Amino acid sequence: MLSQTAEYALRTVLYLATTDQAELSSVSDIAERLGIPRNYLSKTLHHLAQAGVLTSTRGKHGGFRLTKPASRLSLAEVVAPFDGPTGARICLLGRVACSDSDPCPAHGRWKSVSNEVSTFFRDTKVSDLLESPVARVKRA
Amino acid sequence: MLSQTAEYALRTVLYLATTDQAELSSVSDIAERLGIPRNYLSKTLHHLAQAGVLTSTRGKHGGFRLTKPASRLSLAEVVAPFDGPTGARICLLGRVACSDSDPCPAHGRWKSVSNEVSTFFRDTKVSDLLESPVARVKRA
DNA sequence: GTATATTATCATAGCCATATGATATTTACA
DNA sequence: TGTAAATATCATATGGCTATGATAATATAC
Repeated sequence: MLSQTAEYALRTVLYLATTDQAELSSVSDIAERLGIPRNYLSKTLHHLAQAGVLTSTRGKHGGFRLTKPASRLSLAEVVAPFDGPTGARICLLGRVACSDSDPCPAHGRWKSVSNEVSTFFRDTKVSDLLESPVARVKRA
Repeated sequence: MLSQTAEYALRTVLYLATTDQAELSSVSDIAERLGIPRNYLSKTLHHLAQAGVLTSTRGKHGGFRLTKPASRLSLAEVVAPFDGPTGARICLLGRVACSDSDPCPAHGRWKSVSNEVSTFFRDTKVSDLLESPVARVKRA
């Protein structure tokens, strides 16, 4: 569903949401804790910072933190810099112009499903996902 | 949402569903009509034939046709050979083991959304999408 | 049987997401 | 002032999806 990069971003944001918002976490810490390639994550977090989701501090004792509280940060904001608008707005048959007034054959039925996906990302806040622990991912 | 290849497959199947099921359509005809690269579509349709969705006939006057009527062919059957199981079964955070008994932080909320996606592909039949014409795609 | 039309297959190439490694830049602190 | 720690950036590599072109295999029709 999400690209690998967007998944890294989301997992990092979820982790940062479990720390104090003012506390800085280094890329090395996050990468080791979450099992993500360090240098690749570095670029991903830089990208998230440019998008305004994270705030970066350079130099010794630098690192990343959430720009705003997790309760006001939606999943869509975290994912959009990498995967673009998730769910809706995407024609199932790839037509550039597909709308209610000029629908593709799948438009009517697909619309309601894709709307639910985009609504999920838009309305779900990072804090909504904090009930369970953010475990280190087991991979195949 | 779908890979380019799966989208080609779906559009081809939708087109074949508008013809007589016994009639054979050649790759050249389909490719030109739908604006899809010919040789690439050839491999895609071969793959669909191996999956049992299409039946191929070689030699002069050969071509492809639907193996079963569009009313009994689900979108999932068309798309799965290329994109795998669509929607559900995919953990939003990429965990290989993510289930009700061992859930990731997003599992509870994501489950209902992804279930709707997979239900759409599983329950929607190709014939359900035949009300509108399958227009040639306009691309950017 | 020979030519023709068609699917099947092989070989190759471009692009992008993912990833790795090295270097530059900035900042804190002794 | 200099060293260390950290982000920022650059260069490169790999793999898969997409695509193109050429050749082989198959079947029809004359």
